[in-house]
Parts: sequence; structure tokens; C-alpha cells
Amino acid sequence: MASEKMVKEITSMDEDFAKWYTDVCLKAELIDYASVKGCMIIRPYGYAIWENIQSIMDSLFKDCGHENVYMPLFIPESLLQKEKDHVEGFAPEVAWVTHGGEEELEERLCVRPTSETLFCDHFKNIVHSYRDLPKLYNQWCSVVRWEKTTRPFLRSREFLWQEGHTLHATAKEAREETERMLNVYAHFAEQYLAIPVVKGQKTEKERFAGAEATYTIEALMHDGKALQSGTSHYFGDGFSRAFEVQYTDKENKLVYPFQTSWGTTTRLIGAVIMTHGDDNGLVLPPAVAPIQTVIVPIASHKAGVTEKATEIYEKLKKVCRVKLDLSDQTPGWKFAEYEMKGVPLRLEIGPRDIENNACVIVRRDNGEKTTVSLDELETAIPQLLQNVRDGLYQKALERRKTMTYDALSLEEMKDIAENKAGFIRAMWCGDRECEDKLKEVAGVTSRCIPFEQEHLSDTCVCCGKKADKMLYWGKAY
RNA sequence: CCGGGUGUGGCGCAGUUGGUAGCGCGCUUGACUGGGGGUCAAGAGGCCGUGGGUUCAAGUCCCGUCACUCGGACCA
Repeated sequence: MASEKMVKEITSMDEDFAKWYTDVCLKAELIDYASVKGCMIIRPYGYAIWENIQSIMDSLFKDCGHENVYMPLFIPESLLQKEKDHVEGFAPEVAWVTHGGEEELEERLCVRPTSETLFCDHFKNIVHSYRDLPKLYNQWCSVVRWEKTTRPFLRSREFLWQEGHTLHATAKEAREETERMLNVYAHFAEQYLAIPVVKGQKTEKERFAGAEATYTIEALMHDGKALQSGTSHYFGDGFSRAFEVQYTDKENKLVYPFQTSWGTTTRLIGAVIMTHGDDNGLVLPPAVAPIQTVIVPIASHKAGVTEKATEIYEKLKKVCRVKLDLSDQTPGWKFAEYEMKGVPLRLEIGPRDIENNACVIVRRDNGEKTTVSLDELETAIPQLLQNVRDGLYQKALERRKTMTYDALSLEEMKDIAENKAGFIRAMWCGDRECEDKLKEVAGVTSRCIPFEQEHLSDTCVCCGKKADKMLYWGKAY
């Protein structure tokens, strides 16, 4: 049974979830701490997960027609200042470069916390005609935000991400792009990461600095806290106006284009850890697992075992990412090791199996063991990987269901927030004061106004006034 | 930024009223093993975070400082 704790060294979730999380990050060799607070070394195993995330998402973007670019790391202070809300939102957490060598710079340079300003400045130069639109750009890079409290993957001062920036002729087209990319994120999270998400819109309070509308995918972690896992913003023409991006339309009029931006980060790895992980460590969804199947030979000194294991390895290389571990560790050690690292499938092959022309395959997600004929491996393994993905998704979905509560009154809201962990659904009148009050008295923030609405009642959970919006609330990372 | 915790071999820790550092894991070598972190034997490895102070003597006491970490407040 997978629920039985077989890997020591990792604090159990119930005992201390935060400790469990950092244990997994370190013991599974995803990261190491670096010499600057809030910065992390992403180790080969962790980086390989990111590379898999990147390559899948990148091809999804390209299917939509996006092109990759690279913008500079530095933003001159004057450029950052151009959009008022934007600079107010980010100013408290930017890192500044003030010197080049010994010389003080005439103008401070901000290390990009996000690149809207850079893209706008560039768009201004390259967009002049309706023929230049749309512009569908994306960049993979790192950004810096000087966070006070930091945690691996969830909140680091430097993090890797992708940021899409697009420019469109009409508001309608830009709105469609915003929604399309949110759907790409949701699709990626659910199909590839096996993480169920709630799609919806952020309230004004939680909206991105400078945006007209922010959309989000919200996931629920094992401990009942919410994690914003991807955002897509509609900017209207606010940034265009601030940066004087203009083009001549078909009627020969000088007009402002409409803009979007959208981003996901290495935080997705944190989401994977906290959604699927268990007391034995990491559990990786097959699509992004660096190793999808690990072959552990049993009694490998005995005649024919290593040969057979190698033969299987060569065969499986064609159908999945496979590792053959011929190291001299004991089988038991290897079992624990790859469980800790979340490898979806383990294939055991020993003298007994060889006699039967079979092997034992163990699923990481539920511990299920099956004996598979060596002749059927190439079809059985991909099928089992798919089963793992489906199993992970179902389990996460079930958990979210049981951890989602409805609140009809403020008292109920406080009671749930205090005694239960999870999402709370409740009606909201739309006033900022109620949002602030719920934070104050119940300690919850609004996660999103889900697209899939359900009418729970006619009145705001907080003030009792008329309400027609149902919101997801919760404690968030 | 506020509050708590922790800094001692690679990792986890112990170290009494101050007396010159120890345990477990890991590592190396060898043997026996091998279907859930195996057993035995022999080894290697330490400016006790850092700066100052008290003292004949500081891992231990005092002051400062830095880092990490947890929980808040703020954010992906």
C-alpha cells in the first residue's frame, strides 16, 4: 500500500505540512538552497521537470501561433514609471541596479519583475499599421521580486517563468486571447499535471497591477490551501496609451491597440508536489516525470538478470523515459529512492520473473502491483502511465470535492474557515469592503469568481445585501 | 517588516555547575547478501555560523551580527 509510510527521512504531512514540503524538495533532489536568501538552485532532477513543462507548454503556445522572443533583464526606472498602477503594484518588490563597476549609474535599472513595460516600449517601435497586428509573443526567462517570505518554488526571489504578451486590433480579439490562454493553462494543468483547477476571474482587489481584468486557474493543495497556478490578463488599451503604442487602421485613423499578458512559473512544480505528493515523497504525473519508468533488477549478480534488464531497457526506451538502475544499492534502497523521487512506474525483474518471462510493475500513485508478460511491455507501460495520470487526477478531484464547502452566512464562513481547510464557496455583493472584512474576520481571501457559477443564495455572505456572484474563497499560498 | 525556532564532520542531532568534542545516518574498503532503505569488520572526516567581550580556561556565559527556517502582514 502506498499509504503506508515506507520512506523515512521525510516528515509526514500530518505532523508538519510545511516541513514535509521542504523535505520533499530537498530529499527528492529538486533543489538546494543558495547563498542568497530566497534564491534556489534547481538541481538536475528538478530542472528536468521544468524542461518537460516548458516543452509541452511551448508547443501548446506555438499551436496558437505564438513566437518566442527575449527581452532584456533590465528596465530603466523611467520606463517602469510610465504606467501608474503597474509601478505602484511592483515598486515595493523590485531589485535595483545602481552601479556599473565602481561608477554610479545616471539612471537606476530595475531587474525585471515582469516585462510589460519592455514589450510595450518595443511594440511602440515595431507596430505602425493594422498589418502589423496581431503580435503574439512569449518569452521564457527568469524574473526577480524581492519577497519577504520565501519558499522553494512557491515564492522565491528569482523564479523561472514564461510571460506571453500580445497586441490586437480590437478589444474583442484581445479578450478572446486572454480567455484562450487561460484555457490553455487549464488544459495543461488538468491533462498533463493531473491537477484539477477552477477557472475564473479575479476580483478588483486581487487583479494584476495595471490590468482591466485578470483571470486565473486556482488549484487546491493537499493541506487545503489554494494556489494560484496561472494568470491571464486583459489590459484593454491602458498600457498602449501609457506607452504611446499606436497604429493606423484600415480607415486611416491613428488608434491604440489592445493588449494581453499571461504567465505561469516554476510554481507549477510546487503545485505538483503539494497536489500529488504523499508521505513517501514526490508523486509525479507521467507527462512531466523525468523518469517515467525505473527498472530495478533483483539479484543482478545472478546469471542473465542484468542482460534481461538491459534488454527491457532498450525496448522501453522507445515508449517512455526509462532508467535502468544497475548500481550496487540493494533493491529495497532503490524502491525507497525512486518512490521518494516520484517515479510513476517501477519495474522489478529478477530470476523468478525471468523464468516466467514476466516482470512486476508497481504504480507509484496507489502501490498497485501487476505481473506483466515481457512480450506485452511496450503496450502495457504506456497504458499504465495513462492510468497513473487518470488516477492522480481523480484522486485530486475527489479531494477537492470533499474539501469544498458552501457558506451562507458570515457565521458559517467564520466557522468553516476556522475549523476546515479548503475552498469555501459563498455569494458576494461585489463590494471591496466585504472582501476586506472577510479577510479580517475569517482570514480568507477571494480566489476567483468562477466561470461555472452556482446560485447559492440571493444575499452577500458578508453584508446581507443583494448578491448575484458566487466566489471561491480560501487561504492561499 | 513583525514574532518564534535553529546554527557543532556531508546530513540529523547530543554535549551536565565553563575544563579542550561525541552519537546515528551517510561516505571509503572488504566479505557475506539481495523481491521494501540488509549484516559484519576495518577506516576517513570537525576554525562548534561569524565578530567582539568575560575568564587561567568558552561549543557552553554576555553583547552584536549574519544565515536558514516556521508563523503572521504583503505578493506568482
